[in-house]
Amino acid sequence: MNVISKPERTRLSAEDWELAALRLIAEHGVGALAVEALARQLSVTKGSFYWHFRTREALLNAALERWELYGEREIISQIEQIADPRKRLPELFRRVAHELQAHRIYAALLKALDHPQVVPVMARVSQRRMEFLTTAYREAGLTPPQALNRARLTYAAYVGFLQLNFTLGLPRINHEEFDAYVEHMIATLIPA
Amino acid sequence: MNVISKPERTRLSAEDWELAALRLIAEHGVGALAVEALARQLSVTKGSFYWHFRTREALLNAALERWELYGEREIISQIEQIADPRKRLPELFRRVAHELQAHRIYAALLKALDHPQVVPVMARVSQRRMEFLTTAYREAGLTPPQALNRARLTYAAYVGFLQLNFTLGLPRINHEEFDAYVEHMIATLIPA
DNA sequence: CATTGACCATACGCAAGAGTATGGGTGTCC
DNA sequence: GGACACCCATACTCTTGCGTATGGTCAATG
Repeated sequence: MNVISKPERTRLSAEDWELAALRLIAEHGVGALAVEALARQLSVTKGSFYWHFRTREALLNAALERWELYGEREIISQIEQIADPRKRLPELFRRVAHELQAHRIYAALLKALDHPQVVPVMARVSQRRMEFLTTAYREAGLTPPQALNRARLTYAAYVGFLQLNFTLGLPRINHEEFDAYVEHMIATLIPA
Repeated sequence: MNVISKPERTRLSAEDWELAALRLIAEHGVGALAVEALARQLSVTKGSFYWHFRTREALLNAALERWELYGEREIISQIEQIADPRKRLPELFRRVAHELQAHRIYAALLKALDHPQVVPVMARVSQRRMEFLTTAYREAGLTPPQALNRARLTYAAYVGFLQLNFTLGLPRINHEEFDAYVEHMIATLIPA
């Protein structure tokens, strides 16, 4: 809802537009992604935009591609370095639980699944994450079919939680209550 | 995508518009709810619409209200008649699992959560369903805090599953696989 | 210091969709 | 059998937002 952080009146790049688009999506949803509105936020006009991108659709695709490439590696690589496979899943749950800022955009994209451009991106990301979960559950001792179903259940719970708590404002859960919920998830979803 | 079933050229009521709106939402999402498009489906013109409703927003609210009132009683009342509390939850899971047609519109509304009008409706519905789940888990033997968290987890898993399988077309799960998944859910979410 | 290319402003065109104005038809009820 | 309420068609207006056309500015480069 503000101008760019650095008021140095420098020229813009395509990357600037993509980052601004992602920020706007996170705050107001994909539907609010309008080029004139974005231009106002960046203190320029449409003339600038249509130099960098051929169309509004192209910006959306570029922004989504950037998000898909960017938002993957962080946590997963950290988790893979944990030696004991049985300690990975609880640690994954606890870390993911406190990445609230990173979830804003994921939640925004979830409630934008009626825009055909975001569907394939979300499908790929979700697919990769579920495969990661599946192998983690196998390494934790479940049989292959059990691991697959448990991964489905876990990831569905994750997605649903985002929907119910971010977008829907269900009785806002507080901090201690949230931690207790995470521990409850760990206790019921992760095999001892 | 077709004309109305009965070609009897009878006059329309507000209810006809609301039902048509719900059907259109289930198929193409809330974003596709346009009055001229709806009018074409009903083989009339806007003139008819603006006699029954003051605005497009009014139609959406009316349709949502109708859905909220209509879609509640069916399953819940059936489940409440099961004597043994411990048998209610598995039965609930299995019945809900096979109500695919009824879930289409719920999934459509889930991916329309960026429209401010649907948020309060979905919040109320979700709240009621979670309360129902919570008491069911208490009756099944969980302590109050455990029951609440388990209800959160269960409902989140439900919502997330809809997102991942309806909207996202993740590797389409087939029939037997789906039944196995439901049994897996029952085994891990419902206390023995 | 003139030219070129990157970047942006201004002023349009144009299509979609919401809402309005107005009149025509059709039934019902006294 | 005329009056009135109900239901719908036609023909507009107005707004929003995408995209285009065209020209201006500034920095680097030779």
